[in-house]
Amino acid sequence: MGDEKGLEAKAGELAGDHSTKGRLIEAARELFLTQGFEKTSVKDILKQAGVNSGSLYYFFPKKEDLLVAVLDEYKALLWPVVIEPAFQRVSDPIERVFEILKGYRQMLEMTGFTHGCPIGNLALEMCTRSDVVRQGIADNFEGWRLAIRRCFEEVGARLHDYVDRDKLATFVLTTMEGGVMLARSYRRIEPFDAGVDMLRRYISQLLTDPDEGVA
Amino acid sequence: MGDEKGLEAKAGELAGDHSTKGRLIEAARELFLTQGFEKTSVKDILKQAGVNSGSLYYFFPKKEDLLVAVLDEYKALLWPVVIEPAFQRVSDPIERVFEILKGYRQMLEMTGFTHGCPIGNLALEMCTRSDVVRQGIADNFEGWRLAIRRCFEEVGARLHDYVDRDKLATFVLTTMEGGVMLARSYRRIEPFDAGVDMLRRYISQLLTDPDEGVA
DNA sequence: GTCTATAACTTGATAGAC
DNA sequence: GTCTATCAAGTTATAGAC
Repeated sequence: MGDEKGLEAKAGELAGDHSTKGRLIEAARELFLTQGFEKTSVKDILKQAGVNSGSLYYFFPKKEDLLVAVLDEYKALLWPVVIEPAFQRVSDPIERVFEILKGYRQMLEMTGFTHGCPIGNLALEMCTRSDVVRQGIADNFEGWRLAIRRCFEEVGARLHDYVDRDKLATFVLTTMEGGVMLARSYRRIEPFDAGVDMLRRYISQLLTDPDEGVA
Repeated sequence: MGDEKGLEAKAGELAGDHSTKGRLIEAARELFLTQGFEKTSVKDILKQAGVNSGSLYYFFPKKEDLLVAVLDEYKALLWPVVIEPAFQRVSDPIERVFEILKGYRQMLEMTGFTHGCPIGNLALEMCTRSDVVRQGIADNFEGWRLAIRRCFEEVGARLHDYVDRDKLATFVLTTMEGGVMLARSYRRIEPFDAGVDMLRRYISQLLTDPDEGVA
């Protein structure tokens, strides 16, 4: 094991350059995650970061610029915090996919359904705002999706030839995001588990060896 | 056909009791849908409804009470606006599920990806607020999910016995919500279509007749 | 039930000294 | 780069006449 610190703690650690700018991004990241962009005031961020107004606006002329920086940080954190630890715990490519999903399940349970996917949270709130923000969100999804796609590409002939690896990766992402949304809304893990369970059954039907991967 | 007015127009029409209270709910509904709850100011709602501050606070002491009313309205509109029209166009229970999904696809395309699922929009922004709001969101999801489940129950022996109809309905909802989120973020319909396509393949594999439903 | 006026406060952002 | 002080506008919500 050795990686059971939780995504949040790890993210805070890895992101933690203790510069003013770094502290601002980290504070904004946490607050946007728990409260959303609109609900979080600049004053909240200032207080949490222990920084004064003048410094914030020196680095980030607009509140939205801070959001762009947060999205960039998430993108940079994706592999070290989400992907690599999961890949280190599990080596089978298909199980790696489910190990990543397990990470989000743990986040839901550990936070009592207050934290889901940080990007999903921002996606619906902010994707109709400026196009840089929308692009930052899409970039994050794309990074996640490509990591999953790589897993499906690595399995080679274990998946039937006709299986579109790219579309399957997209499907995993939609299942995860939809599952997180429902779990948070119901405050129950069952909707998330139902999605993952169906996904597992579906994928096991796409395998060339009919005996493999049946639960 | 005969129902090609678009969800928004129809909703406005059906919801349209022209009372002050009704106009407030309708204005709030539209603005929460396009801008979210926090971004929408009470002043915005007042202006759109053509109502004065005193009247709003006579009916809805808090802004959040208006959101609860909006969620109740969505719940009341679900069958007449979303479910019934789809059921009227298509009679096969399984195709009815995909007809409902098609409705959301149309909404995405017609609005240039600005409108997705109204409930999903509010879910991630508001589900950590008051518990009445969260419950209103969960109730809406539950209504949708049960309509889908009913379809899967009606097919009887066409689906294998071992298929858990309830979980499958949840899976359809997660696929829809995840697909809407990605489509809006990428501003492309492909992620939504990928999800629906995978769902269709999966369900066709759960059918007892192997020749049925293959694309 | 509806009107106007406004209270009480918070918002994002700036100015200018250091 | 960082500080304090502050602006102008916007926020939710209320008071009291009609």
